[in-house]
Amino acid sequence: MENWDEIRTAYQVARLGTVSGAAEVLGVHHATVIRHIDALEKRLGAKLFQRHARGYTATEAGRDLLAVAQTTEEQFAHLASRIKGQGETVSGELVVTSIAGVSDLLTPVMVSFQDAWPEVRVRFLTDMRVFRLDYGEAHVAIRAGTGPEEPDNVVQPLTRIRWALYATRAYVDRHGHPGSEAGFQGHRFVCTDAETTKAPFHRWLRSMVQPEQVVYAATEPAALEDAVKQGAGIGFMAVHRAANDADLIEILPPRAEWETPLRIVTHVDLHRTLKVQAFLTHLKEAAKSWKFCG
Amino acid sequence: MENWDEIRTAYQVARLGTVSGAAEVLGVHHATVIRHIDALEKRLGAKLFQRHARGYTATEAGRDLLAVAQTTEEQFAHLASRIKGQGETVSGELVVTSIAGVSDLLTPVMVSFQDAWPEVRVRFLTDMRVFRLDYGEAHVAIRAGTGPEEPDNVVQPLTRIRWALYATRAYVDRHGHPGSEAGFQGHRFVCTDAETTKAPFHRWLRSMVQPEQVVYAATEPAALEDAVKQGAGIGFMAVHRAANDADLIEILPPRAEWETPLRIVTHVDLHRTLKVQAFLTHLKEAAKSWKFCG
DNA sequence: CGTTTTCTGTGCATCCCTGCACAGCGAGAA
DNA sequence: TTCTCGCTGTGCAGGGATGCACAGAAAACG
Repeated sequence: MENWDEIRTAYQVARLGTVSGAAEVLGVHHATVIRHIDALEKRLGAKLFQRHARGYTATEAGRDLLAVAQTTEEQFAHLASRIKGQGETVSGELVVTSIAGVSDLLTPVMVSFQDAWPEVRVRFLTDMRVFRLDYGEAHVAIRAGTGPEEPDNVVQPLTRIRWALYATRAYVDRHGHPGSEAGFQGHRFVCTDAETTKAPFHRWLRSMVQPEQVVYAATEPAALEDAVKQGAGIGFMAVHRAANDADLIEILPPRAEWETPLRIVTHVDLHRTLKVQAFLTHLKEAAKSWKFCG
Repeated sequence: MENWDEIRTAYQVARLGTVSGAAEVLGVHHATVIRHIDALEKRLGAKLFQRHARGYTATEAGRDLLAVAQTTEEQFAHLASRIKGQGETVSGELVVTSIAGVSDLLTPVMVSFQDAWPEVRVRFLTDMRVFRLDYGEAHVAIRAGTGPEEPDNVVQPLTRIRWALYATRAYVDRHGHPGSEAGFQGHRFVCTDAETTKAPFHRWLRSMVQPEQVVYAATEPAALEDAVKQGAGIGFMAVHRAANDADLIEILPPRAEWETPLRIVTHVDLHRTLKVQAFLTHLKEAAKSWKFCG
């Protein structure tokens, strides 16, 4: 049963009883309707209509087709209204992906967004692998740095994460406060283990201190943060995260060149939808009130 | 939501995940598939798929379409198998129409046919108006005489109804037996009221007797038969019907020129179907055993 | 890392579907 | 009856959908 258009044509003929009437409803010439019916009957090997000069009357098979196509048209109409309307309502799933490090920033935003639009089910994905927008894995991605993006992605700047050097009060009590980078000698540092890190502050730190001064290294950012908090040494932490911990003492204040930009990335197809737009405005509005960020 | 073929195309793409795969299944070029998707999305104003070099993945709207079209395809497949199979099975309705006068001949045939094919529901229509085959009102019509038929009707001879003159035993006791048409004078006759009757025996009777000898006239054949049975006079009756009544005495034996042919008429479209063919063979077989018929 | 495969996407030529016009026919009205 | 209207049905011409070929890109594989 190929060629669904012919079924649709036959449905209108069965419903209206005349070829001309069906042609008018379908917006085609009545000759087209006749040819569709002929082709469909030939393919089925059975007559759908009794032909007479006054119109077409459906046979038993034609009435069967009428009933089936009737519900089909209703189903398609409902489908079309759902699809057309879905871009204009804020409902369904909203999939957001980001690096785990900004979870504490994003989570309140998404909770309040879900509160503002109860129809929305939020899924927040943080994983080592980068979720791909072009496979439809996420609607919105929050990415760090300035990596290259695919052409179909629309990129918007969100904010800048500010970083500073911290150590625990216990560390300072024991090893003293270096004051500035000039006093780094003899101090112990926490830094990433990856040689090819793209984080500017880690590159800066590696260039400032001797390799043997890095007494604690890890690949996972969260592990580095834990190490600083446990007093392993002096290390970089995001300002907004360090602010929550009264035990941390700022070793060096944040600098502009250490900042890492956060970008909002969406696929161009989904960027236009009202759901994504609503979340983006909500996110940007929330970002204005973020303290300790650029 | 016009153009159901595009929905079918989108359904295959959503199901298989690639344009090329859908094109192969649909038996069209993959460029056609791309154009169908583009046209459908443009008309809906929403994206159904995320495009990437490795294939198409359905969006939320695309998955919705997939579910709807899935059931649609199943429905259409079932419809096609029903329609294709219906011509090859003896089931459903069988509508037979005839004049009321042969009801006693046809009814046993239809009952035994319904017994042989329990799937069949028989509808037997006898009405003053002639049911039209080209409007699909009946599958098989039993017609009398040799009236003109429409070109799309296929006509087959069934049998010949034999007619004879009868009177009741009471009538003969009172008025005597005319012996032959030479002795008709003074006798009382039952004949049709219609001047333009096409029945040959009625025309013969009108030419043989004086108008005042027709003491009982009616338009309905059944009413004429009742009049003869009640002893109103001498009148024509079908031989097979008079044979059931022992009270009737044959006044004149049947003649060849009085016979009325019965024809089986079917519409050409329905004539080919197995259901109609089965009934026709069944009817002709039964007609062989009809007594008192030519 | 280079090669191969596979899939998408587009310009162009072709073909089939469609629209048009007219004939034919049956039905209903005057 | 005759007239008129509406619907079906078909040959012909045009246009839009289709197929083809090729480019480009990304993933898979050795």
